[in-house]
Amino acid sequence: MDRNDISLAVVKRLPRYYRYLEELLDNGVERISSGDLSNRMKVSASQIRQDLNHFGGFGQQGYGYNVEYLHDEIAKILGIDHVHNIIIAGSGNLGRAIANYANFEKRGFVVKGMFDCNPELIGRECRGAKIMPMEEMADFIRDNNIEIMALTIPKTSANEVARMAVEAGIKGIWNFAHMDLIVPSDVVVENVHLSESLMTLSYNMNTR
Amino acid sequence: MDRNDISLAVVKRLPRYYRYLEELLDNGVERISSGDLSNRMKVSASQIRQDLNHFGGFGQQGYGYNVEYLHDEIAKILGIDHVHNIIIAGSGNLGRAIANYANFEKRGFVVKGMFDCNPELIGRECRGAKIMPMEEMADFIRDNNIEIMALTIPKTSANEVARMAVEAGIKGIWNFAHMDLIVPSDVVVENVHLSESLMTLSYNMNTR
DNA sequence: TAGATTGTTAATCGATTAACAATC
DNA sequence: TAGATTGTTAATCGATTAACAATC
Repeated sequence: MDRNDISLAVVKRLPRYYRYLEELLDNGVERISSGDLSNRMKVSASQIRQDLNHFGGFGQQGYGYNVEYLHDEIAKILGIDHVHNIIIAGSGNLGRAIANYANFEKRGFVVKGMFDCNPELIGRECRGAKIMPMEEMADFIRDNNIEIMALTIPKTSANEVARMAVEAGIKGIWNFAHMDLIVPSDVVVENVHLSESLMTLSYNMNTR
Repeated sequence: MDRNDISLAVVKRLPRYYRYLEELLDNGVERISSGDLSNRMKVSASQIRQDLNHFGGFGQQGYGYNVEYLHDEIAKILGIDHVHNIIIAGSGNLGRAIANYANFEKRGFVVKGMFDCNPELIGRECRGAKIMPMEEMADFIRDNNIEIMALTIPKTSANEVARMAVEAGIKGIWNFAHMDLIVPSDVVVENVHLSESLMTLSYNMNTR
């Protein structure tokens, strides 16, 4: 099966598998069966095996899965076995929260620079990344081999900044603006729509 | 159909419908057909009609949907037609970003208080909400009719704080900690796993 | 009335689960 | 070898799309 044919549902589960395997690894667990993992994760063993077999046979009959091997293979599938250079467009609380989150760096996502329109913020530092004026962003992307932009600015200018970044060569946008970005089809957008998430919470509280 | 039987897929689309209707409303659009909305949102007209009819018939043959009416009905379905009192456990950058986000208040989510373990933060204010010591949280929940807790603390103490909040009467948890919380079945948890979202972005960049 | 568009049923498509042969 | 557990096929279940009668 071609990688591009794998359903979003399967892909969305991979990071969760990765998280559980990391935890097992930290606890010194060497091997695990799909049945055992199923109990911990509250998903069916069948689904775990089915999901993994989209990408190859990582287990062994009668044994199960080697935790470290499977962990590393999923890292490769997710593309987190190598470094990704990131910039953050928008250096408000949310942008700074992302910059300060150490775990991303552990996974190979390195924040190389931050940008903002507010002159008061220019020059400050966040975990080693300097805050620069928005006008310098395009050149920075080109000069520093930046692949990913986290977009944490208000929606009014989100599409404009996205267009600028795409022109400068950005390949992926982690979008926190409350809107659907318009980008060329070869640019990947991952949305984090916090207000929609909060409304889902509200719905479920309303309904149960 | 019972509300509880409506699939997660449908529910997750409701806030996005709401967002588009709000935009139409702001632009003074009075009526819209499923076909027209379909073009804007890039989902099928059939799906829009099917989704909405889980909750009732909001349209009119030959006319379409009245934007304001549908907007308000979806607000009711989502439970955002009334105020929800929120607290934020964890007053780091992420907690403060949430507190400062004005749009949540517009939707009826009012931050009544913030909490942290760090003595340096105690007493500060964020948009009118005071930062208090974590030990005072349980009493605050009881005394101020708090329904929702945003959880923006490291995963090491996330479950402990969650347990405490649930005991004090919290009904919904907006969980930003990178773990699966253990709570009674009548407490609703909505997860925002940022690192998983970032890995999904990486996967898609790796694959396309 | 004629045209437009919904609400709803039926058909299709895809994802999950069950079952079991393969094999370590 | 016997037991365990995978990889994979087949069966089931659910979600999406298509079609069209109802009706504004």
